[in-house]
Amino acid sequence: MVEKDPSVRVRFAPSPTGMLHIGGARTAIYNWAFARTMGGTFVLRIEDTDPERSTEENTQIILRAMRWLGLSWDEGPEVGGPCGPYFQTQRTETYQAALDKLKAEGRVYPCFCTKEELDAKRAKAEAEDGGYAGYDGTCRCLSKEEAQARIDAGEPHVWRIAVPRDRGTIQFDDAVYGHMSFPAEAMDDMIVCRSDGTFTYNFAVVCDDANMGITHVIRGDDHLSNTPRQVLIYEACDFPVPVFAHLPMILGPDGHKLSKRHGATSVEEYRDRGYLPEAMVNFLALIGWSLDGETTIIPEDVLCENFTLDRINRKDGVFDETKLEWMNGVYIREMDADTWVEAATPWLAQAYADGVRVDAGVTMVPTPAKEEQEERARQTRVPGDGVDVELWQKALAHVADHPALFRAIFPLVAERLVRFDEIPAKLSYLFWGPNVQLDEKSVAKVLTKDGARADEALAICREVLAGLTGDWDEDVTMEACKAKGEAAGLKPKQLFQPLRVAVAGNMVSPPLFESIKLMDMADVLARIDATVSAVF
RNA sequence: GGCCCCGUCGUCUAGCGGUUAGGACGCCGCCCUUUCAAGGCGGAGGUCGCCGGUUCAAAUCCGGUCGGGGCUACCA
Repeated sequence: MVEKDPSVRVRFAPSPTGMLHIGGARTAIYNWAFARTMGGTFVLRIEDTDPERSTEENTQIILRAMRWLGLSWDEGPEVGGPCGPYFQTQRTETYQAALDKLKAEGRVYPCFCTKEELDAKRAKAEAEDGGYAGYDGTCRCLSKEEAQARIDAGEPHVWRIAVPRDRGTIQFDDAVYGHMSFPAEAMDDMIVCRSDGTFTYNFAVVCDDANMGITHVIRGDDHLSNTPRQVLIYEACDFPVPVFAHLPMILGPDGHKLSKRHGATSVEEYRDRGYLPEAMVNFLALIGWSLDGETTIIPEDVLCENFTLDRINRKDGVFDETKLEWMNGVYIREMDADTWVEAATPWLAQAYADGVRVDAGVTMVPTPAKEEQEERARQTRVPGDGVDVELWQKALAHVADHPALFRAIFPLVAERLVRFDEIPAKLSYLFWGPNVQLDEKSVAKVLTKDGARADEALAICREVLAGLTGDWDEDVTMEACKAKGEAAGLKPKQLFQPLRVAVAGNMVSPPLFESIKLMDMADVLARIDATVSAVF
């Protein structure tokens, strides 16, 4: 049992410049899980200071992704809180106030160097042997009077922190990386306020974190080198320095930083491909953190009772989708039928729409290559692109109107599903009505192969099925077929595989008799007849 | 160039001076079985990047080295 500390305040501070990235989601999860296990507060703050890239729409997308993952925040957009506002664009007064204080105390100075001058200096320094060592402090040497005169003259200027000359080595203890030490020479006087009067990221974050009473800053590894600069800002402002905990990065399968070319990188894309939020959270939590090195299935409540900073590791981790798929399957199998129908509704509707659209009679379709199948599943979008609106509405209504049917389907596919986007391909045969779509390879291997005796098998099964009345039992029926088949010298496999192909169109399908039970018997018989006449 | 970080089976990881280096995914085999799965059982994969040192004893401590990554903006 982890000891609680309700005074803990952490925050997740995304920039609304795009979707919620996998790496960002992991950072959010760690902050959230830490707040929950400590009994502290989880703050959500939107860093929308970049007007070029930040949009209201992106903010909504991120909030939606957070909610989908189940990462509820205690303070932030839409829920408010005592430290608001929670958008950086609405906090400029607080930055200005902090800057005014720094000016009054002489801890910042105006710098009139232009971007061009600085770029030139940097380029020159980099070309020489010593290399670039940061801003050279030209304007720091200006007299107060001269600086004021140039400001009064309207000369453009930024404000820079005057790092104390005798500051010495900058040190702090990172909860993940341990004791960190940076030589003072490596720190130049960073800009806190731009020439247009806006504030830089490093300054805004420090002010926000301090003003919001953040006790632990849990964020990506890429900020580690920025941290000493921020420590200097904390010190200049007389703010207490929080505990830092930097997280290792998440890499793509090729060992490089996860990016678009690795495929899906946003939480939404994974949602649309039929991953469960519970699985995403569990999986992401395990990249860079472990409960005990043994446990891999860690439900939300366990995570929120046991997440500690000291078990975060320092090594970058590769995002391995195969393991995510396995884990998603685990969570699917643990669902109950009702929850499943609700969560999978769009894909179930898709399955229905696909099934209904199948051509009348018997159609032969080529067997797709494995990659092609994968690709097709990935392209399945919700609500189905390319499906006409009317059919889509009808499909949704069908799902809504037949809850018992779809609940009954769950046990047939639960242990065969790894993602929901596999549902249409796996289940559309249930909705074919009297029509059949035959997979070429299955026909060749099961129906027309020499010595298969598929026609006999179908006749036997058809006879048994046709004789059924009322509420029949699948096991009894199956045994009845088996007995007749045995009498004719047909093994179970020889008997049932043809039936499977005739009914489901493929030699691979969910359980046969259980499927038939969910369909209209007249349709099933029609499929058998149509297949027989088309193939033999 | 400078500063900082990382390096245990293919992948996620446990390990914190003495373990046959443990677990999970994936892979292979067997069992179950009308298909595919799921499940059960078993197996192959690490000598802990490399070199040297400390020690009776090192994946675990120290030094060096190689490789990978981050930061070094009037971006966040």
